[in-house]
Amino acid sequence: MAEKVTIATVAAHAQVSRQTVSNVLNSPHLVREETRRRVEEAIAALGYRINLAARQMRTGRSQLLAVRIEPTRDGINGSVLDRFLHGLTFAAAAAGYRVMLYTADDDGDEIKTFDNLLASYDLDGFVLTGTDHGDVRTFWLAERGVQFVTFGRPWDAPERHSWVDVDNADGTAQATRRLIETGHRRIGFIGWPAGSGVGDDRRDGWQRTMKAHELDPAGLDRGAPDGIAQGAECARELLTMPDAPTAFVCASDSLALGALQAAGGRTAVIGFDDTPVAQAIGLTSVSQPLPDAAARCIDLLINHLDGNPVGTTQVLLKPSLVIRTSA
Amino acid sequence: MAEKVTIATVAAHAQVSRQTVSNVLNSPHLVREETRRRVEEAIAALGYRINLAARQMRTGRSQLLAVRIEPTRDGINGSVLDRFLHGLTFAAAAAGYRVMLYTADDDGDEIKTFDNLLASYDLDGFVLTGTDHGDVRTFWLAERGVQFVTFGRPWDAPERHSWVDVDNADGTAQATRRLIETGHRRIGFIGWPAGSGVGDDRRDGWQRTMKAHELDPAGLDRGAPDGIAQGAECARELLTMPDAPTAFVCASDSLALGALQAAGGRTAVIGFDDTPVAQAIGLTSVSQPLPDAAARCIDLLINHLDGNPVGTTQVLLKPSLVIRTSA
DNA sequence: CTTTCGACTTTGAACGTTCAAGACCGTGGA
DNA sequence: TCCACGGTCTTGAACGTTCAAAGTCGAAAG
Repeated sequence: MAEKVTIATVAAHAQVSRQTVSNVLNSPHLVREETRRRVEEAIAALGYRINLAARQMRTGRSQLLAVRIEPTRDGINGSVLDRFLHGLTFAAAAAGYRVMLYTADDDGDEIKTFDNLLASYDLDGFVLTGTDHGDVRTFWLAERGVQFVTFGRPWDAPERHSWVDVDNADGTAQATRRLIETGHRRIGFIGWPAGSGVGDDRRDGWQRTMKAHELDPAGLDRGAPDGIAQGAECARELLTMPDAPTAFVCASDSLALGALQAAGGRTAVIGFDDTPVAQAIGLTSVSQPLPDAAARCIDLLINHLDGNPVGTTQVLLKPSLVIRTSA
Repeated sequence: MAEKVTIATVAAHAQVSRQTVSNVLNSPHLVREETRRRVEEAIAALGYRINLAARQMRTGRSQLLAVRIEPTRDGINGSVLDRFLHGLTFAAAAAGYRVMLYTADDDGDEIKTFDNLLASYDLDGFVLTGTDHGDVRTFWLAERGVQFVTFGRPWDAPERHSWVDVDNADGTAQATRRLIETGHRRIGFIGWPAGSGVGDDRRDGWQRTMKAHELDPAGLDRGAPDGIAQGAECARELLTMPDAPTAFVCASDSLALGALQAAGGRTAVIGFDDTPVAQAIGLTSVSQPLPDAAARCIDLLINHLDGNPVGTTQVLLKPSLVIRTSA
């Protein structure tokens, strides 16, 4: 193993001082053209790579971002995070940052982890997922001046911080339109109980589209916790109505799968999230642009880190409908 | 924001020198009981947390491990990595390490990334997944004295490095036994083309178990690339044989799902990996103990890092059969 | 000719930690 | 009495980088 190549090695080789090498790396405009080339040749010849620990000690910046990895809560939806993570890592690397993972049991625990990570690793920023009403984590971070971006908007105050989100309502609207176009008139919605931002948004998209086509949504929706059994139960309930729906828009692939089983193929069903399960069983589903969302998160975060301190930015992405055999 | 608390702040507060504080943290046995307590109180009172960048600069160790996150190649199997990652992060945190992600297009690209990560972040070690015959990555790392552990064994030379793996043959053996116990005698195997370590191992388990029960496996297996359509095709082929199988053991949930569709419910099917899809459709499947595997990977790696330089260690874990409605 | 200026470059110090070496002190053996 | 020794603690230097300040040089201005 060759001995370590530091900035001093490069400086000696290029016959300049340490600081000049540093300037070539960080403020090239301060260095004369010819000197710069000489230094760059030395860097290449020696295979010099900057030591980030040393830089971090001086500057306090680590080039490290952190994301929480959650224990796949519901198997069926877990792969969403997976794809998002890959996108984040990829986009971060392109911008010279790396992604570090952490786990946490709940929001309180997560805040303790923030504290540790910031103190010990000097993390530059966080990407939060799964934000909820009045998320304590965002307040904690904002109070301390730590940069962060959320994937998912803060439902109470949209401009409180920067975020990237997918337009859930547009997703269910697309699904509903698709069903209307293929001839359905009685279209049911199976979602989560009212109160969750995402869930309400998905219901809204269905409701508004129905009304826009002068179809009455009244009585055609049900809410239950996420799950296949719950989806089946809701579908059965709706199917026994006098004027039963001929199609369902669902807030998740789990619910959709349940509905599909309960309806026994007689009913059109559209799910949400385009999970592997949907791909496997031919379920038409709303697909979130995860790689794109991840890239935008990194964009916003790095923009903040690079000292663009004024204001926050919001990005709302359109999902797309992946049409398969179920609708 | 309070001013920074360093080792010097603590030292002043506890009326000792910097080095004594450092010793309390790293070599407590060198410090007198009473002094130690005083320092510990100061640490708690001031909320001191060590600055890892500074430590890293002196010691060259970063407390950072890296894992590659792959673009979910086949949606249906992607969640395996997801669960493994969560286990790794959790186990690493418990040992005072953090997990960093990176992406790579292929093995060559991955080696370039190794080089960068090592030079810039001083990474302590790697966890590699998806090893293949004659994996160039492991040679590159070993040559440079970089510590690593693989999840998946090196099929050519088992003791070349430390690894953790799941006993694939045992998994298909369990599946085959289950089918024999429930009365099946003609049991087919649908796997991948010969040549991949994992695939051959899974076929072996089926074959040996058949022979052990004096059942003839000849002609009852098919190989195809992973996929639902391929699974269906293989199943159809086998089902049109004169003395057709009444049950299938499959090398993946994708193949199993295809087989299930082709057989139309008349045939028992067991998959492999216990993916969300299996959970969703009631497919009996072989489940890998991922959190456990992750924890063992971290164990081995940290053991190496802590300077246990002699020899390598191999860990082979037993999978378990998750019984659902398909068999 | 001297001064001023700007472009470029160098020097010393600092970031927070640990290593290596040495200082201090009380005990016990010669 | 003297010295060696082990236990405990302190001091100076070093890791590789960047900041802040100062130095050098040639050209333009007075």
